[in-house]
Amino acid sequence: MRETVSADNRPYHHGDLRRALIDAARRLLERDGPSALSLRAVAREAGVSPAAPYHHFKDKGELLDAVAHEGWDMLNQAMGKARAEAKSLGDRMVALGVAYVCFARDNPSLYRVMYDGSRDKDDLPEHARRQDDSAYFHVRDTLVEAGADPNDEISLELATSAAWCAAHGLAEMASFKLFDHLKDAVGGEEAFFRGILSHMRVFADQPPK
Amino acid sequence: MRETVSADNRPYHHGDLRRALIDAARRLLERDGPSALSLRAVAREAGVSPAAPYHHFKDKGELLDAVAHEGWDMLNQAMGKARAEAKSLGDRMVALGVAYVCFARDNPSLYRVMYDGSRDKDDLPEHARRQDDSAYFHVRDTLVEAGADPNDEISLELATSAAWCAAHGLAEMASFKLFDHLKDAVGGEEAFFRGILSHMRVFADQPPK
DNA sequence: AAGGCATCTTGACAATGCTTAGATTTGTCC
DNA sequence: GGACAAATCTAAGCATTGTCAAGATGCCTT
Repeated sequence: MRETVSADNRPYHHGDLRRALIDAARRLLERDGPSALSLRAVAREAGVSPAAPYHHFKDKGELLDAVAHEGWDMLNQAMGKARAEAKSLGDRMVALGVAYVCFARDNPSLYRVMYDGSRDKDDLPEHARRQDDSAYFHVRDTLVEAGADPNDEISLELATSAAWCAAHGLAEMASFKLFDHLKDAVGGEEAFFRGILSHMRVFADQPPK
Repeated sequence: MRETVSADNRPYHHGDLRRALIDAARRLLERDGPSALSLRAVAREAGVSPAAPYHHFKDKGELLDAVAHEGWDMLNQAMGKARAEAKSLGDRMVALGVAYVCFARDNPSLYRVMYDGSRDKDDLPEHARRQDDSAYFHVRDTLVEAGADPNDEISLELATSAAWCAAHGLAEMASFKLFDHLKDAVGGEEAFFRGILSHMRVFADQPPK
C-alpha cells in the first residue's frame, strides 16, 4: 500500500525515527545534562536498538549537529523577538544581548552542545550567520539602525563580533557562583546582565565610533 | 637496590608518578587535543598500568583539575607579566586583555580544560581570583590604577567581570574562520584582538563611569 | 629482621561508539 | 500481482574507556 503520510516521504518502519531521535536527545539533555547524552541512551529513550541511529546519522557528532541546529534556530527566533519587542531604538542592542544571555541561561545544556568544541567545528554554523533572520544579522542590522555606518563593512563586522563575543562570554560566566553576590547587589539577574553589557560600547545607546 | 633508574626498565616504584602523570597529560593535550586525553592514555604515556593513577588521583576529574591548576598558574603569570611590561598606564588594560586572549590561543587545549564544564564546577577555581597575583586581581587593580573608584566595590567588580567576560568570549571565538578576513583587514591577529577589545569601555583609556 | 604501608599490576566489569551480518519491511518495475 | 532492490531495523561483536577489587612489590619504621 502506498498509504504513507501525506506530504512526507519518510514514514517507512518507525514512522520518523530521525525526528524521534532528535527529540529523545533533547529530552535527555534537559533531564540529565550533556554528559549523560550517549548515542545508546538516545536509542534507548527512543525505543530502538543501539545501532538504529546509524541509519539516520553518520555518527554521534551528526546527531549532535542536528540538535545544535535546532538550538540555533531557537536562538535566532529569540533574538528576532527581542529585537521586535524592544521598547526604544536605543534599547534594542541591550535587549538583544539580554535575550542571548537569557537563552543560554534557560537552555544551558543545549547551549553547550551548540558551542561544543569536541566536534571539529572551525566555525560557527552557517545558519547562525548567513540567513537574513539569523542572530548575527539581527545584531548587525540593529547596529545600523542605531547609527553605525552601513558602508564601513569592516567596522560593522568588528562591532557585531565584539557584541557577540561579549554576550557569549557573559553567557558562559553567568552560571558561576562568583557572580551571585553581584546579582543580588544590582537587583537581580537581568539587571546584572544589563550591568555587564553596559560596559561594552556596542551595547551603549550611541553607535560605536 | 635503590638505584636502578637505568635506561631500560622502570625504577623501584616510580620517582614521582603524580608529577609524571600531569606532565604526560599535558604532553598528550598538546599533541592530540582534549578529546584524546583518556586516563588510560595518560597512564600509557607515563609507562604505568591503567590503574596506577588511582593511587594519586580520586578519578579522572581530579587529574584534569591538577592540569587545569597549572594552567591557571600560567595564566596568572602571563597576566602579571603583561601588566608589568605595558608601555603606558593607559595601555595596561588592553595589554591584559591581549595577554589573556593570546594565552588561550597559544594553549587552546589547556584553556579548554581550565573551563571544562563536564566536571562539576559551579565557580572559577580559587587561585584564579583569590590570590593577590591572580589574573582577576591583576585586572581589578589595573582598573583602579586607571582611575576607577576603589571604594565602590560593586562597580569595580562589575567592571572587572565585564572585562573577564569580554576576554573569555573573544578567546573562545577567535579560532573561528568567520574572523579570518577581519584579522587580515585590520592587520593581523593581535590588531584584531585590540579591535574587538576596544569596543569594551573597560578596555578603553578612560575608567568606566 | 619483620611487619606495615604506600605503591603498582592484574584482571575484571559495565558502558560506550561503531561495524558487520542478517532479518524485515517498503517501494518499484515488469 | 509478483519478484527484486533498497531502505530500515536488530543482533552480535570489537575495541576502548572509567573504575574497582585483589594481589604483588618494594620502601620505611620499629
